Amino acid sequence: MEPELTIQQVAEATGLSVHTLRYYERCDLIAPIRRLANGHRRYSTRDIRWIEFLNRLRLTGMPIRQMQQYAALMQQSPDETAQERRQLLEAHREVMVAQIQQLQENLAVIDWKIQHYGELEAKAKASGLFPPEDTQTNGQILPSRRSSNRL
Amino acid sequence: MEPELTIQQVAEATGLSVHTLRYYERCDLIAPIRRLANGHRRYSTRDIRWIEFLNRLRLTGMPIRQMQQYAALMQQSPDETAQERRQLLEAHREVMVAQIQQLQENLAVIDWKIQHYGELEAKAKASGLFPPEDTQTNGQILPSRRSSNRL
DNA sequence: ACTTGACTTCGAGTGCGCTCTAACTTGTAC
DNA sequence: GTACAAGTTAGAGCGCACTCGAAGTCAAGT
Repeated sequence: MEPELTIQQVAEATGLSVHTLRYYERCDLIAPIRRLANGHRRYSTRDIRWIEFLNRLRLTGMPIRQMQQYAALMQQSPDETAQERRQLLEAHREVMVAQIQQLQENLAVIDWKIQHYGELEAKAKASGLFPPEDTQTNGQILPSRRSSNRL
Repeated sequence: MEPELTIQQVAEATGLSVHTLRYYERCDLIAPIRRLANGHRRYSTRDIRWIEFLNRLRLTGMPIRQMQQYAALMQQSPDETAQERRQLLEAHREVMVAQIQQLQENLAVIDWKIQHYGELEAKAKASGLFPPEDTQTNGQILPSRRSSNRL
C-alpha cells in the first residue's frame, strides 16, 4: 500500500538532488528517514509531502535556519507547537507578499524600458538606416516619474 | 547644477553599501566613475540612475553575469547594442513573470496552511482545553488536492 | 604638528546553500 | 566469482554576492 520510495525516486519526484535530500536530513530539516536493514533510506508518502512543503518554503526564499525552526517545532510536538508554527508561516507570508509586490513593481519598470527600446527601434527604422539622434535618451536608465525622451 | 555625490551619499541613496558600489565598479557593472584629483569618486545623477537600474535587476534575481553582459553592451555602444539589450531584458522579463507566478502559487499553499491552522485552533478551543483529536491531520503537510482531515 | 575622518586599493574572508569526492557496503545479474 | 549499480558516510570544495581588514592618502580643523 504505502509506496516507500528510494532516495533516487524522491529526488526525481521532488526535483531536489539526492545530495540535497541527504543534506536536508543532516541538518534536521527532515527527520531521520526509515532505513532498510542495509541502511538504505525508504521514504514514506508522508516524508515526501513534508519535503514538498519544505521545497515550497525554499522556493519562496525562506532561509534554511527558519525552516529548521519550523521542522524542530514539528518534531517536538505537532500538536503543541501548532500555534507557533502558524506564526512562523504568517511572518513568512508577509515576506512573500512584499516580495511579490516588489517584483511586480520592478517588472513594470522593466516593461517600461522594453517598450522604450521598441519605440527607439521603430524611430530608427523610420528615420533612415542609422540609430536615432538621441544618443543620450538611449543612455537613460530609469523612468523616475514622467521622464520624457529628453536625457 | 549637477549634484555629483560622494560614494557615501550614493550608498544612502541607493541602499547599497559603499563596499558594494566599489565592488560593482570593480567587476564592470558600473563604468569608471569620475574622480576628483585626490582619487575620490564623484557620482553623477546619470551614474545614480544606472545604479538604481542595476539594483532593480538584482532585486529581481538577475545574476551578476547577466548584468555584466548588459553593462558591457551599454559601454560598447548605447546605440548599436540597443536591440541586444532589449532582448536581454525580454528574456529576463520572462524569468520574472515565471517567478511571480510561482510565488503566487506557493503563497496560495501557505495561505491554505495558515487557514488550516486557524481551523485547528478554533476546534481546539471549542472542544475543551487540549489540542484536537486529529494528531495526524496536524502532521499533514501539503494539500495536494482535496486532502481532508484523514492522515 | 597632529588628529580626525572620509576616502583609496588589494586581497582575503564570510555565509549560504548546496555539490562533489573518496572510500566503502550491498544486492543483483551474468 | 565478478562486475555493476545504487546506496552509505564524513568531510572538502564551490559559486555567488558580497563584506571586511589592513595599510595608505588626503583635506580640514585645532
